[in-house]
Amino acid sequence: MLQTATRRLAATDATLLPAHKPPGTRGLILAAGLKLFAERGYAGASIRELADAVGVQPASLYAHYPSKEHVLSALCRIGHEELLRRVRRTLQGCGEDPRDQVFAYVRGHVGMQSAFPMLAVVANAELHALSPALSAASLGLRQQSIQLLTDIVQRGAQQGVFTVPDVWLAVAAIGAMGDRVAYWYTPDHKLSTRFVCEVYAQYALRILAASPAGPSA
Amino acid sequence: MLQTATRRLAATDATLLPAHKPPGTRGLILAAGLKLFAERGYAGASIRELADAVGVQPASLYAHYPSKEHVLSALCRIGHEELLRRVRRTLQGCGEDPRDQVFAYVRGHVGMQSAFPMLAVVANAELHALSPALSAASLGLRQQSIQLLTDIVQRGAQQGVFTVPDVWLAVAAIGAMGDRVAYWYTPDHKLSTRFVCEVYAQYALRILAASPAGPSA
DNA sequence: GTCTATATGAAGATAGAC
DNA sequence: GTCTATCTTCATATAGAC
Repeated sequence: MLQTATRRLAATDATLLPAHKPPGTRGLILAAGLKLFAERGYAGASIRELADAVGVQPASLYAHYPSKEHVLSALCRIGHEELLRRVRRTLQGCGEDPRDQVFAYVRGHVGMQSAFPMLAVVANAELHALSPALSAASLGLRQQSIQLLTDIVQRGAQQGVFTVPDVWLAVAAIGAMGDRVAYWYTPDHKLSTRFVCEVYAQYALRILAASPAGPSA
Repeated sequence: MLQTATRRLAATDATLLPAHKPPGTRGLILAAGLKLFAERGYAGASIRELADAVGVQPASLYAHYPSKEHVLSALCRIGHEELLRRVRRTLQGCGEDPRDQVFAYVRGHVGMQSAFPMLAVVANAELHALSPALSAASLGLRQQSIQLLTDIVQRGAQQGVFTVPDVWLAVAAIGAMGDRVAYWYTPDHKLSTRFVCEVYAQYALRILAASPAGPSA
């Protein structure tokens, strides 16, 4: 009853950048919570398990976070910040051609999902467990990331370089494709991060029926 | 702390066919469990809430299912059976052209996700909560569904009608795109089921860089 | 098959010493 | 900031009458 048949996701390491983690025990709590929430879900992981993983008593957690929900909230926020940061970075200096921009966006998106699979799973799949006050920041960041892509696709469609029956539907498809990567990618996967990013960026352009690149590409 | 900010999925009705449901209270338990597990996750829903939703006392549930886990197991199985049934049906009589077969498969897949969003979400996203014995049947069915698509794409690639850098990666992308539909589709969505199915089937062919159809299409 | 009542354990969170 | 100890509520599941 405790053992799970299939792992929820393939990754086993709760990867977090030093920049993501507050120093000391707070950082340890985030890392341990990330692994637990990714593997068993927010509701399926207990404060006691979290404390065990950190190596402290359950009560000690409350010196750092006022509730279990606040730990999840912090993780979701870090995940959505990392995603937005990445797509903004890959978009920087890639020019005005919507094809280049979609390519860059998907590289950033898939790069995030494969570099931080647990963070991506938790930020996306556990957000619904938060109360409105604690999910608001993450929802805002997510909306910004989606809007970035939507604007690019919209502009490309208007310019005639993309041909899609519905912009929103195409954005949903490209997003879904990238988000899923977090569930199966591991650092030792036979396909490299770079390869997956490039291939999915190409698939995105195919979905959009992107016309062959002009002089700018 | 109890209210969720964003719904986990847009659908609000726990759609199940009469053919899916055992008669009497067992059927009511499945329908109520489907809604609860879809909206709050397996671990986030309690036996008491389930009993409340059915309109019986918690103890009465155990006359029908030996445990909460068995309710989830039944739901996952129904979902994966429905998916396999649908893709098999749409594949029937669509000929040997891999392009037609991919188109049919995705119509069946997306058709399932939009017709039974809660069932699709539970069957896919909650399967990890089951012990091996109770998830085995669903895992087998899922594997069959995936293999069907994999074989089609593989054959199309060998015949030269599809051009993909990696078959598995393309299948993952097409599957992810379709699976996601269950999270946003509702019966009163401005896009019709039929439209979404057709568009995503087309996107799948685009991902595969399908060559223009020959005489058979 | 449903009920009332309850066993038994685990949940999130707090009090207060050190 | 961490501990021990505990409060209170809720969890899954069972016993046994009707």
